[in-house]
Amino acid sequence: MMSRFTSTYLNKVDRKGRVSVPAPFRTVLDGQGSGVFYLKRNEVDGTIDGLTEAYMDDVQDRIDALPMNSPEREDAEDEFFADSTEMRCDPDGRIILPKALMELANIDDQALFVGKGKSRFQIWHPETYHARRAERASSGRPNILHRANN
Amino acid sequence: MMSRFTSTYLNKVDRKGRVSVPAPFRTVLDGQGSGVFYLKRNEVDGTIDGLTEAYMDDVQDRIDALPMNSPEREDAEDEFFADSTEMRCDPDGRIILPKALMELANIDDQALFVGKGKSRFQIWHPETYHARRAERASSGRPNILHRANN
DNA sequence: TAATTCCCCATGATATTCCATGACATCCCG
DNA sequence: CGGGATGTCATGGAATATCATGGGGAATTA
Repeated sequence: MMSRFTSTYLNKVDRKGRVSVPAPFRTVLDGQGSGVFYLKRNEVDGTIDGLTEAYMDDVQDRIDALPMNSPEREDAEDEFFADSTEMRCDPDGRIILPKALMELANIDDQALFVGKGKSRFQIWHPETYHARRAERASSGRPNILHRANN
Repeated sequence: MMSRFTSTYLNKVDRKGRVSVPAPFRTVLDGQGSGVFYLKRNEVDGTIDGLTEAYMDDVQDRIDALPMNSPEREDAEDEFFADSTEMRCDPDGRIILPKALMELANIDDQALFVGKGKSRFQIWHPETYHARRAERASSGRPNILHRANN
């Protein structure tokens, strides 16, 4: 069925703080797991990362391989667990965005859901996202994925 | 079996935005996967790229190899995931073209499907396509694939 | 109690499915 | 070789389902 987070969807955040998770995203989440997913602080871009359960399982495995009490492990745990929230949609497909994440991403009454492939999506303040893309577009960075075959 | 997207097909876009995907293209899509495919913004040519699931799987693998949160990765994800839409034909072999893509390609009531080989096709505004080809034909560029044997 | 979260229902808009038609190609049998 | 039957395909419309959104109210928590 639906296998990737693609496209973008602009949804309203209502007075109670509820947002609909785009139906195609819900399909992906339901398809690869129990429908549980994680919202994580993205400090680099000032936005919210949505991660699938499968992705977090993989992160967990890699953290488990690090020595207990090592600074590397503490850092990873704080980033992926302390700074994340486990989420699941309500019966109408909505979630309530945690306040701390809304502040980080500067979200008020609109939320832009952005597909990021197999295991990730993001939730942006719409204008922040478009500004960020415009910046990157003008940077003149070559597209490293273009290649000869296919 | 049919293994490549070839030839061109001019189909109608009805009032609801529906277009028939040419039957031979559907055969290719069904043959190499679940029938899912992707429509992607082609900013370079002002048209729509259709990509097979296999092609996107390959793109995904190469993106997964890039460091998370790097500008290169963000660029690639935005281009291939945020600016693409996962599609599948309805029971009659039709899709509805996303509005943003119709605007990009300047498509209104006609869509020209253009075969591009094993893993790609395009959807053009018919006149834009023919104009583009005429331009290139008059540029006098030699065809680098022509050779003596075979 | 006050505030918050969760669940249920309602609604308009949009998308999806289902069915009908006509054009065209293919097939089959006389 | 011809011509009718059959099937596929693109297209159109109507019926049906889904989705995002809003509000009421019960349950939960502080």
